[in-house]
Amino acid sequence: MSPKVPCASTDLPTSRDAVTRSRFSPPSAGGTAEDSGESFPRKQHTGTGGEPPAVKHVKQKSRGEPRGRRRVKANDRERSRMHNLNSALDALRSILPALPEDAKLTKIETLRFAHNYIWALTETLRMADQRGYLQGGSGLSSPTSVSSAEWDSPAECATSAEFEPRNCYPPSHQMKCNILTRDQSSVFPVTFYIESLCVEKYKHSWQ
DNA sequence: TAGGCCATCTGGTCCT
DNA sequence: AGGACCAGATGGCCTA
Repeated sequence: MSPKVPCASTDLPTSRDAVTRSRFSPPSAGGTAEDSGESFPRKQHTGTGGEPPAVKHVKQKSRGEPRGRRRVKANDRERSRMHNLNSALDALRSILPALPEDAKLTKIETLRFAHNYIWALTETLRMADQRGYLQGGSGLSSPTSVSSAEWDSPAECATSAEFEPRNCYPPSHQMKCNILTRDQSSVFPVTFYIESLCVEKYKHSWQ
């Protein structure tokens, strides 16, 4: 396992997160919950049987911190870790092509979209190389106009013969953007396909 | 109201 | 021993 990266101050809870956290906000002072292993009052995991999950293999330690305190600290760390993960996902969302207003990709959509997007850019570079765009040292810059990318309805999309989608992603929708060469002398148009799962929920935004 | 998404808690496992 | 990571469980919120 790789060395752990210290938890940076990237705890940027989402609005939904903030709601949840306020709902589970800890008591203000002197939490006696530490003794019971609960950091703060919360709904019990009653399940269908109305009983909390069974505690399996509880190790009784004669030394060190009480179990309750350790559990509270572990919960805090886990919460922080998940917030860190969410921050990374937000950072990933921020560099993906713009979506319709107020549309936020879910976690799984973000990962799939990013996967598709990276593949599209890689494919673009490959094609550019084949056409000689990369000769002379000018190269391609990062996509500069993806923020104004156009969303095309499926009916208007014509499958590009030069840019076949990967087999595992059905060519249901396309997205177009331009990539500029570093010297800004030429524009390299890109059309790539977005997994239908990512786009489906935003259909109404651009129809 | 059902289903999707999410945050959180929790215990187990692995690693340092 | 303690922290990071993981997966399962649970309940809240939101939308079709």
